[in-house]
Order: sequence, then structure tokens, then C-alpha cells
Amino acid sequence: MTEAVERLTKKSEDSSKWYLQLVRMAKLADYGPVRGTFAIRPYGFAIWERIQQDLDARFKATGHQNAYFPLLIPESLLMKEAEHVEGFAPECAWVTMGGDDELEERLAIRPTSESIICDFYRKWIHSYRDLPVLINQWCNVLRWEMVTRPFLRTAEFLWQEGHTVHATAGEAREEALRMLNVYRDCFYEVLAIPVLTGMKSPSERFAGAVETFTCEGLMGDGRALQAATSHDLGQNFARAFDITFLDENQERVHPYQTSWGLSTRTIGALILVHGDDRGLRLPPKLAPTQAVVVPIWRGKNKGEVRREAEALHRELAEAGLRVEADLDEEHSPGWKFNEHELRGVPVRVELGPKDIEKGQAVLVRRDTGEKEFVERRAAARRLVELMDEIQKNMLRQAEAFRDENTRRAETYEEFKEIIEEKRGFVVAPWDGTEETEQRIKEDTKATIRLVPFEREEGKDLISGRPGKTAIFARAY
RNA sequence: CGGGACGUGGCGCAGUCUGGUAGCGCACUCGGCUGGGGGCCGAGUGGUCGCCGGUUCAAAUCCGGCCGUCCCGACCA
Repeated sequence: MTEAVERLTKKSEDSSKWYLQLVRMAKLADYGPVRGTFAIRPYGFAIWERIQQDLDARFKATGHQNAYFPLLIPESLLMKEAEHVEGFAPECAWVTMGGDDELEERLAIRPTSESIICDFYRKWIHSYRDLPVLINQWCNVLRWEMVTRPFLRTAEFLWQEGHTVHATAGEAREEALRMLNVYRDCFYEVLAIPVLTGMKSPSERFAGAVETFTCEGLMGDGRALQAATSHDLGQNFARAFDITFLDENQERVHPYQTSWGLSTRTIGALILVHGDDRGLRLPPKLAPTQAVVVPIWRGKNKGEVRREAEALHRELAEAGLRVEADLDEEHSPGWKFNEHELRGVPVRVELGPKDIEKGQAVLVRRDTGEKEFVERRAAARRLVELMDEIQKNMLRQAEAFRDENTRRAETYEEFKEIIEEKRGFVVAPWDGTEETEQRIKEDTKATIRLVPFEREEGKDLISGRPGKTAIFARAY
């Protein structure tokens, strides 16, 4: 066996290098000519499509409809909500020319669509009978980022943004929480990522929101990643954009809004949470290919093995599995094993002369590496079962990792030591002031990832003042 | 935007210090043998050495500027 040169760096050795190599070797994405732009290749996009399908069904099930709003936002519109401008203006890209002519007003390429959508909502909403408005849009957005990495932070990225309008504050709050739970369910059930949910601290809040809720995941290197957010916008945007309606009491009032989003960053989270030294590991519900049949033939019986492999492939496809048969004659079985492991295919099905003779097939799980021999007749049924087992096991593994890397800190010294040496989530009381939050950030580079919904009383580690639980980590 | 490193066929790199015919591995193409964990042999394709300028008989190599990428710090899904 010769040492392949294009080898994947070990995750533990240099996780950043590992990540970048994996993205390209697994053909998930490739760099574009403009900094921060990337092509999402078919394999990566197939993953995104599965996330889309799942989420979209959940949105529909909670009463939302899809729509599409313009890419270009006039500066004057973007400027209407003061905090919002402050948050997003620095990272806007502007269109200043139309053909050969300078535009009278420059146009932002949407960094997010609150402002342009509010402009329409002003026209569409007049009565309490028009509410609630429950709209989602799938689109791309652009943010002029300093530092970019494929999927995790790209200048242009794909996402969905939900924008809803409600008659009361209570309904809006309820909606924001409902969608947070939709995200959480999707992460647990489909992506097998055990995210924590909670609130953002005021300093980490979305620009213009009253409250921001978040799903935070813990990546394999012990750093946290904000995986989805849901915002209770209160009446901030309605006031700024002059959205009003006549309520049941004949009074003209501002409605309450929410917005919520999840982006292609999620694919980055998937890689970082489940990937290992051999490459990607995809949860079966998300894997574009759930099982791959690898025939093992020798010169004389190539024809027979090929026929059997094709038959098995058909059989598995008929059982509803997304299955692929790797009938390539150029590569050796060993090469194919490595290749499909790199791409994260959940199960490999080996079929060789010995197996055909014995009427069996060999199944090898990507999540554990375990190999099992099944009767050929039972292969499809066993695979269907395995998909479920692997999906559950991957979530369990990720949960175990998260739990092992969630620690309480009793003193500030302990806090610093954990962040420095072990990373992961640190649970500690916080007095709620920006002052201590800032101090921790300066000392340790850790930030408040979220404030849990259920909090314990305690004493702030820095100020000694009474505080309640917050969860800290170094973040992506 | 600050500190550091690096730009040489698609990918990973050597060559740069000490200027003198652009090299290696992988990938790719063709042929043959192979095939249960990245097979072997043979023959090929492909690079104005990031860009612009300067020094020189001669620049991948020396000098200047610019651009880009990666890592570390301030902002974000």
C-alpha cells in the first residue's frame, strides 16, 4: 500500500486545516473569484436541499407561506430603523451605478430583508383582519465580511428568513419561540446536532430586536456556533416603517413582528460536529447517498459480480433507500472505501464473490466503523433499520460530547482555566451587566452564548453580585 | 483593519539564501496487468513561477509597489 499524498489532515492536529481540506476534498464547495464567495457544489447543495425540504415542511405545518422580496434595498429604506442601520450598514455592499449612469440613491444588496419587507407590509396591512402575516423567504444575502470561511462565514450565503406580523406582543413572542423550537427540532431530529436554546444577552441581540433567541451548537473543537436565531422585534420596525392597523376597538396601532433565520452555515456546523479523521459523517436523514454498494470483483467474475451489485442496488432503491452503486472499474475497492468514508456516506455495502457464494452482503457503518454480515435477502430491511440506528447514535454521540464539554465554574480562576484548556460550554452565574460580560470577553475571549430559559441563582464570578445562570464559550 | 506566514501545472510541494534549459508526488489521458482498506508497469497532456514595474547580458530567484490566501487579534448567520 502506498501512502496517498492527498491525505486529510487529522482533525485533532489542525482542525482549521482539516475543515478546509475536507470541504474541498469531499467536493462540498469551492472558492470563488471574489473574496468570500463560494460555489456550493452538487454534493454540498444536495445537503442544503434536504435541510430546506425539512424546514420548509415545518414552516408550512406552522402556517407559513413562502414569498420573495427584492434583492436591492434603497439606502433611505435601510436607514429607517436606527439600531438596524448601525448593525448592518458597515457590512453592506452598495450598487451605485446603473449601466453607465450613477444612481441618484445607492442601493444596498440585502444583508437581511427586514427593511424592504416592512416597506411592503406597510402597504399590505390595514386591519386586524389582515393579521397575522406569516411569510418566509428562501434567498441569498450579502454581507461584506472581513474574514471568511466556506459555509461558516461567507460574504454571500443562502438562508431562509421568516418575517411575521401580529396584533399583540404576546402573539409575537409566542411566534418567535415557536420558530426557535422548529429549529431546535430540526437540529435534533435531522442534523443530529444537540443545540442548546435560550436568549441572547442584550449586547449580542439582533440589531433592532427586543429579544433574540438562539440555537447554539458545540463544535468538535470545543467552540460554540450560533446555528439559528429567532427575534422578537416588538414594535420597533413597525414604528420606524410606519406599519399600522385598525384593531377591534377601532384604534390605529402598531403591530408586533418577528423574524427568524437559518443559513448554509448549518452545513459548516454539520461538518464540525460530526466529521472525523476519515472525513465527513452524514446523518442518514440528510445524506444525499445513504448507502453505497461497492462490488469486489476479480478479472474472471467481473460480469457476475457486476450483475449482482446492480441487482442489489435496485433492490435497495426499491426499499426506499437513497443508494448508489460504485461500479467504477478504475479504482480498487480500498480506494472506494476511503472515498465514500470521506464523503460521509452512512453505510457501505460490500458485495464480493465470497458474499455471493454465501448469499450475504457486508454492511459497514460510517458512524462506528462496525462491520456486519447479513443475508442478502434481509439486506434492504436491515439497512432501513440501520439508517434509524445511525441517526440516533450520531445524536447520542454528539450529546455525549456536548455533556462532557459542559462544565460549571465556581470561581473566575476556574472559569478561565476551563476556557483556556478545555474549551466547551461553561455554566456560570452572571449578574446581567454588560460590564462583567465585557470583562470576561477581554480576559478569555469567551462570550455569553445564551441565557437559558431556566436559570439558577448564584453569585457573579467577577462582581460577586447576585446573578443567574448564563452559558459561556469561545465562539466561531 | 493590525501582527505573522505564504503565493511555482487541478491539489500538495521542492527550487529562491548563492540569478544561467522549471522539477517532484498526486490527480488527469492512453495501453496492459490488477481488484476484500487509497494496486503495479509503461507512455503522455498540462505551468509566460499572483500582478505591475525596476536592476541585469540573463529574474521563479535580487529590489519596489500592488493584489490575494491562510493563521492569530477587533465585527457577524
